[in-house]
Amino acid sequence: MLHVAEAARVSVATVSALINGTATVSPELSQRIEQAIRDIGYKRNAIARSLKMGTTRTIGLTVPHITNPFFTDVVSVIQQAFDRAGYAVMLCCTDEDLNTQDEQIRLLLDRMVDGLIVARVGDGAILKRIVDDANVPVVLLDRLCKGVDTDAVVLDNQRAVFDAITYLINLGHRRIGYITGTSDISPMHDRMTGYREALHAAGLPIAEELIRFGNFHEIDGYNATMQMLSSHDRPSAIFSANNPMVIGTMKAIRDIGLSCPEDISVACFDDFPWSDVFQPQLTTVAQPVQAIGEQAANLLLDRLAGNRDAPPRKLVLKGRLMIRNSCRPLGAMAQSVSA
Amino acid sequence: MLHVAEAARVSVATVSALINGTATVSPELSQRIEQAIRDIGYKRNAIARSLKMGTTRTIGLTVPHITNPFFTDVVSVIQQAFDRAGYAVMLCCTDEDLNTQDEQIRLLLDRMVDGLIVARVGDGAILKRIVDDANVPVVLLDRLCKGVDTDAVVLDNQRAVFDAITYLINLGHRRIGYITGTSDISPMHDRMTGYREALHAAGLPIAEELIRFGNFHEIDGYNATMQMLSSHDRPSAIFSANNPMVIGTMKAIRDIGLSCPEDISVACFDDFPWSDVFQPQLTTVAQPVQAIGEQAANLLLDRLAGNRDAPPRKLVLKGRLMIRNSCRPLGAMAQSVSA
DNA sequence: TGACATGATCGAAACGTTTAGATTAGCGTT
DNA sequence: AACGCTAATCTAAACGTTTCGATCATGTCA
Repeated sequence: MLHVAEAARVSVATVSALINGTATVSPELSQRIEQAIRDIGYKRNAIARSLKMGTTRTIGLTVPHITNPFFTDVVSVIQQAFDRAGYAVMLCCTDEDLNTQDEQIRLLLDRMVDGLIVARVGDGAILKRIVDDANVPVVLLDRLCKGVDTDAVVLDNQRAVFDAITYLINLGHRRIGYITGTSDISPMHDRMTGYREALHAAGLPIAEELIRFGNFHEIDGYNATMQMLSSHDRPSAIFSANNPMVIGTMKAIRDIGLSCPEDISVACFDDFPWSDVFQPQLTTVAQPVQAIGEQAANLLLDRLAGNRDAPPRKLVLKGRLMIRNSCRPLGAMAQSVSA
Repeated sequence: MLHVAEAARVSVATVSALINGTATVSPELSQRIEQAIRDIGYKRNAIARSLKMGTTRTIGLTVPHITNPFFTDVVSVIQQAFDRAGYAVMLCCTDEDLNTQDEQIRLLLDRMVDGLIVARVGDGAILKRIVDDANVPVVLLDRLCKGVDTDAVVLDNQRAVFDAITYLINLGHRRIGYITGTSDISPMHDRMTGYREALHAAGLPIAEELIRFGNFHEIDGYNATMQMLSSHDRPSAIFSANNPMVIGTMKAIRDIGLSCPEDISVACFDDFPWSDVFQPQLTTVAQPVQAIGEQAANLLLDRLAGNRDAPPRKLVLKGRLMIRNSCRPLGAMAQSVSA
């Protein structure tokens, strides 16, 4: 900018005024300055600007796994929204590790991001402390977090799973296996509640041996399914509360020599683009990924636009049960299948 | 930092020296400073540091679509690699739009990223100019770019498709449909060459009506497939040079009342996690996503570590044909199927 | 004792912006 | 002619670091 100013024989203040339109500058000088900018190929240094302005027009986004199709889609939507608004987004993946995420958030805050969208991988104690003294707006994505009282957009997980399990029950299923991630994050907790309530509402007993915990990965779904299927009294249906794990479930079913839906019905959380072209077409709970991403972006953009001290807003969206052909009615066959 | 210095009754220079270990500071002062840092909760401002140092420890990554499973995986790997190295990554998605990408690259350079990884969506003219005068190391990902002579990691696309098409030919297929993205980007061009060469090597004619161009999206694959399948002399196999488009292909096959592989064989580029659990299990060309991501990251990290004027390095990796059950042998049935 | 090397600490400039406040010129009023 | 007002421009401080060179105390050696 100094060089531009010299070349145009004006002060840097005038150059700045012209570039930002913060003051009127005469047509004559404007022209000289613009010419100089072109000649020199000047680009404003956003870092220097950030230092002075205290804002970077950059936000941080941290999610557990970008390869989970739910997060893939949501990240994509969020990225586009902020792109449109002239913000850059720094992306971090956490691999469900709490310390990693804390570290990443610190890194992002060091870099002075203007805001943060976080799908929290664990409890909120440290998160709360970190963001409290950084004084940066945060919106929680997908997962609520005890003690962190900020904007959030989540799904009505309990209801979504309640509906899915009720659907299975109505098909005649009585023993329904349930595979979930560790329940210390809110969606897993709520989904589990939905499962229990659905059984309860139908007057069915809850068989604890049909509830298996994994760590969100395919292999965990595989192992859990293997265990359930090799028991003497196996379930007639399995619901996977997490998308990557359902792949493991399908592989286990295949490896054990059964087939879906003939021998066992399967449904899971999170839809994916392939779900209705291959067989079996999985019955899933689809999240409104577009809306989730947009709402999260909007909440944060609103804070960034200056609306700092509105009370925290919590958006709860509805899931949608996509009924396909991976679950079959049991009827009179119930006895033989679950035997 | 000023506050820390005051609280510890030392100069800012000393604080800086201690934090960065750039000079020895006495145990006594060290302790006072560390105490002050803790008391105040001081965090170094990375923006100010970047301004002074001329480096941000941030890189820019721009890809066409994060929802394309190939890019999903590669982005994930790259993100992890830079995370380990203490770099942040700014992610941009381009939606295959050239102007958008140019704009994003400018945005990234304004923010003084230390390096750039780009999966270029179009020709390189502007890219070359942009990076030339920014003097920032660039590595091209997945796609080469005429005139941009930098580090790159790509697949041997021609060979990969050659092998896949040859496989189909060996199964007895003679009329093989080919669906591709616009051929002005290098992988699409090379894959097409592989297709033509495979037919040529087998002494088969190239039927131009069996080659269809789309814009990388599911709908394009759908339309292209619809057209091919409703012709009087339809192909017995279809190869999709792009993953999202193959979904469209499968939907078209379903909608038109055919089934795969009984009525028509299908293979495509890019593997995905679901490919071997659902039916049909798609035969695909798998890219070594892990290696691609790691190599790209390593190339850039090497430049960032100071190895600036080594000549451009171009890494060409091999694809792997994953043979499953979506392509069936034709043998004596060839006539009736292609009729 | 004086000269000198060594080690610890500090002062101040620099990175490239923005912006408050000062300065100047031009103009219309009285 | 003197005055004030407005619009255009400039000067200089500030943002929070890093780092060069200066300063100063201490110990070593002749």
